[in-house]
Amino acid sequence: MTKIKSFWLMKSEPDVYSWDDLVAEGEGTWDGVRNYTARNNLRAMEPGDLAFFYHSNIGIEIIGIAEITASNIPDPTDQTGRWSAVRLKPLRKLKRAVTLKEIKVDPELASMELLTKFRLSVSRVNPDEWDHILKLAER
DNA sequence: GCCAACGTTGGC
DNA sequence: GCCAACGTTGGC
Repeated sequence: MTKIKSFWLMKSEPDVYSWDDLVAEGEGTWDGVRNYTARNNLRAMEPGDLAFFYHSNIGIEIIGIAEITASNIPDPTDQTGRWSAVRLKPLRKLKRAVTLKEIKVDPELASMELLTKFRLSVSRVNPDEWDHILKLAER
């Protein structure tokens, strides 16, 4: 049985934890999520899933692609047992970062959760949106 | 279980 | 630094 891969978008403030920090670490733990919708997305992730790494606040753009290496692990920063984390490793940087501005004006991407649920730190990306953004990054 | 107050996220 | 959106908390 072939597993169907899912696609995600994960936001990080680069002055707290940037793409370069993830690259420097080699593999990182995505923890500290305290929002149920975002947590449910973390729990739905499977090893091998791919995620856009997005820089919020500074940059405001998709910078690279990470691969989920472990999912549904306990959040090491949480004492209550309610929250989950995942592990991920950097796969590659986009040839060209794709900005929120570009995403906003692109009709193909109008229904992205990044736009419709803009405060959500971990959102789903559907395969069409994923491919479209990869194309934008090649321009 | 409703809803007002409050806190947080994140773009600008 | 402001503020809109919206999730969470807590009184009733």
